[in-house]
Amino acid sequence: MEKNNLIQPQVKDTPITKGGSLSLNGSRSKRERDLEASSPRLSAFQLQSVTLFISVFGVLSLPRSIGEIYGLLFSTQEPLSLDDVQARLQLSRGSASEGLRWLRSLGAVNQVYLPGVRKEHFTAETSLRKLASGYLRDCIHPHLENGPTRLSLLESSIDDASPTAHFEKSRAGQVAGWYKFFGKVLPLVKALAGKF
Amino acid sequence: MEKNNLIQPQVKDTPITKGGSLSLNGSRSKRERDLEASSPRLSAFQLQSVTLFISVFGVLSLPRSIGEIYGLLFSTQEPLSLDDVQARLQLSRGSASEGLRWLRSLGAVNQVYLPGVRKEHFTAETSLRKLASGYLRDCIHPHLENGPTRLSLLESSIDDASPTAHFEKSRAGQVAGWYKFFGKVLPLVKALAGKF
DNA sequence: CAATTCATTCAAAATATCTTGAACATTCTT
DNA sequence: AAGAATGTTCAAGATATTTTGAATGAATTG
Repeated sequence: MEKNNLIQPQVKDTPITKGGSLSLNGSRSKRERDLEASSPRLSAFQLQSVTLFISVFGVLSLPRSIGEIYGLLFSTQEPLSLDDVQARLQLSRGSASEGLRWLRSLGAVNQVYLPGVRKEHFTAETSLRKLASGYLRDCIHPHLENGPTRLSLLESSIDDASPTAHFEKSRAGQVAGWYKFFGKVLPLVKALAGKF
Repeated sequence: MEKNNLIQPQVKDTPITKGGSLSLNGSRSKRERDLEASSPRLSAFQLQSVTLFISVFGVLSLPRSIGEIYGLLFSTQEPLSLDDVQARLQLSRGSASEGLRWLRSLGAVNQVYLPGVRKEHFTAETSLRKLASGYLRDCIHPHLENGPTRLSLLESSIDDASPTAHFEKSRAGQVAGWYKFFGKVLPLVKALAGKF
């Protein structure tokens, strides 16, 4: 989450060149496998792209490595293999593999088959519609699906005899409305994303 | 973030009674100051509410304590003091104070002045419009404001002489479009939230 | 089918984040 | 102004998440 050590939860996004902390307290610590160090491996454009996506994915509290991988693929025209990704970002094999797998299953990277090449190669998916719907499908909908269950647990915990029953029912109704809201808005957002 | 140990990032939300892990890997570990233990302090309704909001706030990767506090206030009719919150949820003073402060500055809890009472008391804000706009204001907009800067850094890292310049410019254009999208959609979401 | 190449897994190590509680600050009360 | 009540801060400790890399498995080649 985003931090602030002031009264307002005003976010300090990174000073604009490093991945920002998402923590509630403003402690400025962070992994330090330096992006700069990969300068020779990465073009200026790739470096900026990686930096940008570390930050973007960071807003969703996704791991830095995932932002790095997407940023690299986004800024690279030719498809890259797992080894390419690992070497250019100086990631461990495991991180590269898991990050790539996560992005793939979300639909954020595409697998490209190159004739006569054994290794799998990947490119970034850039359709906002696909990115958004993958994220919603994998990360948001599963929670919404639990909604009805949770709601009924909430409702059935109300004791009609209690003096607070009326209040509690109104709160349960509020929660029901919120779920409805999300049920309507998310598809709308998805549809709008299709126009970009 | 949400995890999956399968090919699909299919989320395991909590088995419907505990706060869910947000981690990329499915390890089922978690803090264990048990909600059950606060049963005598919390009504069934409050318990369900706290559970619900731990999960909801968890989607946004917010700390458990924040979900607990909001859930308690949401399910309690009368205003509660810092001490009330701390005692009923068995939180440390620090957590209760910081969590409450965060919620307050977001606009998710309201301060209530009770005549003749010294301690500050709080109730939950339940207007979706206010909740959404507070979250957007404090957690999302700060990132979007960095957009133009990041975008221009990205653009100025393109070497016009390079053979990849054309590709890179098109990618930069894409990013610009995404920022526009969010600039349009977020206000729309906020407006729609007003109807709930 | 042995050797090679490539990808995945997962337990341990490294990091990051959250919580705690005691010290400090502030505001009230008398 | 001293004392009491309330609220905040922050460094250290507790937890949780991410990364690493060596072991494993699966596919391909010669």
